[in-house]
Amino acid sequence: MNEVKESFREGGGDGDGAAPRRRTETAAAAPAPAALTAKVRTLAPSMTRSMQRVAEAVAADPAGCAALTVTGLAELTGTSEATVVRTARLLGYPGYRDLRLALAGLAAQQQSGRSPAVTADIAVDDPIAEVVAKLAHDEQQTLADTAAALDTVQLGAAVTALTAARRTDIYGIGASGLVAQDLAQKLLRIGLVAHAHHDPHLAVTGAVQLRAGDVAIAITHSGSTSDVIEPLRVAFDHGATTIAITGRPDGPVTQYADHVLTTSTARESELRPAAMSSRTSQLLVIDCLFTGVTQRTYETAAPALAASYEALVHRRVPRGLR
Amino acid sequence: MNEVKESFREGGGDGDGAAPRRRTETAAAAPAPAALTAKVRTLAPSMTRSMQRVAEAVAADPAGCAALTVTGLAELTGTSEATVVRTARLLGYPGYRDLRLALAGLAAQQQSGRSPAVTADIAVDDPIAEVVAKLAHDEQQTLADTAAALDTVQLGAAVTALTAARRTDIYGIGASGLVAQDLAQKLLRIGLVAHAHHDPHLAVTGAVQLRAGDVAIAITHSGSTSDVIEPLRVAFDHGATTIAITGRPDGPVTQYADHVLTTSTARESELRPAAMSSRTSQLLVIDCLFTGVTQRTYETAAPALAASYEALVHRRVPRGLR
DNA sequence: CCACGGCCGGAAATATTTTTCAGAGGTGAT
DNA sequence: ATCACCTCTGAAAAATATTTCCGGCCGTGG
Repeated sequence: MNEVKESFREGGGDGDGAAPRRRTETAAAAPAPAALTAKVRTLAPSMTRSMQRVAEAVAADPAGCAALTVTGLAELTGTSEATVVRTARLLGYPGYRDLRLALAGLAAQQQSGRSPAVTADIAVDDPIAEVVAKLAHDEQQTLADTAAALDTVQLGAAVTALTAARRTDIYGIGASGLVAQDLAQKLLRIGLVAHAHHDPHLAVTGAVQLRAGDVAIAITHSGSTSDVIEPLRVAFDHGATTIAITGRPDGPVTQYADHVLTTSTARESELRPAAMSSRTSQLLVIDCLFTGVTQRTYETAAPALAASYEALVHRRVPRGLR
Repeated sequence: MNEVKESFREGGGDGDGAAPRRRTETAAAAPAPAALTAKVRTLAPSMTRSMQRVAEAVAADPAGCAALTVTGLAELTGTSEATVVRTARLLGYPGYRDLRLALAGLAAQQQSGRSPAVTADIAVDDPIAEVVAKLAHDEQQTLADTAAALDTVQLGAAVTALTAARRTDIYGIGASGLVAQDLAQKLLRIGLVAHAHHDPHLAVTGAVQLRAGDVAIAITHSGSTSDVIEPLRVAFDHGATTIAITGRPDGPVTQYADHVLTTSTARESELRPAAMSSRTSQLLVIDCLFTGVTQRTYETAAPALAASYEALVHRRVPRGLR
């Protein structure tokens, strides 16, 4: 963490011997960029006409001026380079170069300042850039909500059950089905026996095979998807440890769940179907499950992860090709 | 110079003699300052050792580097001025001068909006609550990075292509396969003809059927998954509009892509495989694609979405039961 | 009317950035 | 193992940008 403010001069280049003359090192008044506009006003009366023109231009459009070289700014204001440099000095910078840097900073701050629209709903005529910002913002919000609402005790219990399981069956349909597969893929990678069912009938026949110590996980946003509830019920009846990942902790699915992990429900709209944020939420939960299991079984999980990575590298196109 | 990809090999099949196809180049993608750190991570793998050192220094201490001249930064990183300039170019700036300006802006932003959330890596002995917090934070970061680095021009072009497509094929393997399926599911819901292939052979045979106006999308984090590149190449050669969603904009896959959408690459560790954050990033990108298409085809998409929602309600357990 | 003093811009001097170029080091093929 | 080739790298030249210097201009006061 070396955030130490360096002096402006870097002193590179000029040999050690000569050092003909060096500007005064003391940063007279290294002004915070934000204060620049005020400083211009304060100092304006003490400026000559030409310098005022320069200062005015700088205060009016920091971003624009930051893109200009001394020559450019001199031309723009109808003055000379020398005047521009003098103005920069008067404003407290060692030279124009440093003024320009400060200007860039100011511009960036102003830029970041105005983006209050991201909380609004996505409209049909939003420009594409705004859609990106809003979607990202919403998903971030969903993540924060989910993390805050997640019951770590339930999560810990679920991790424990998974770690000890002889075998794990996962049920999910539609969008939740992809989450189920993702979890299964991950668990397989660390050497656990996991399987995500997408066929409800086969899921039930698989559930019949489960017994005490095994784990069944149902993933359903609505909490009432019968195709998912049914296999979980069967697993429950056969003595398996059952886990429900759902947005409705009061839904039917929790009836057959030993542990319930709640996903958060963000607002939705026509342009933002529920599937979008529920998926984000569900994925965070399964990532937590996965990471928890990996921690507990680190001795075996780490080599397994490394091995699966290794195996995949060979499926890639050789590097040279381009 | 501009690293423009050379003209591509014409398809062996039906040499149509058309003008060589060119990927939409968003050439000097002047990146928003905030995206810089993410961009460094994304591009790091394609950098040479010396350039990596420079990029690392820049990402680690933007404020400090902004105070350095090209010579100073070269000395600091133990490289040469030429390398520094090359790095600046790779990061999307015309030269070091502009990188420095962006750095100053970034520093100013960091200064104002202080980010005290220490993002330590996940440790084996972290309590479960901390795992949840760190995972959520990391994914939020990934979303922010992705959104900041996403090229809206490419995105817009991709949306346009999708909107007009007679049919859309999507290729993805492993974790990316799930993302592919998610996109396909979504597009189907708004009435588009989309299909996510998981069998590479079938994907190729499907790609042969594509023609001008159709769209093929390849999703691969590494950018060099041959099982995914191959069908995209075939689609490309048959005249389909091709889109690559990848974390390596310099990877082989982009050779055959008309539009490239870059996903961000978060740092990874043993407890946090790359698959985790790349998936988050990919999902945001496809959500943006989907939302963009929905906007453009609102007249037909909205009723379709409502209808699919309706249809699913009947798959649920009756409310009374519990 | 002339001398004075500060402001101003042109141009030289200096610093910085960019480009060029050739050697170093590595890679893959034979 | 050797060789050809290709990329990376830094030194130095070339191009730009910045700073300094200097002398002219203009208003003011003697």
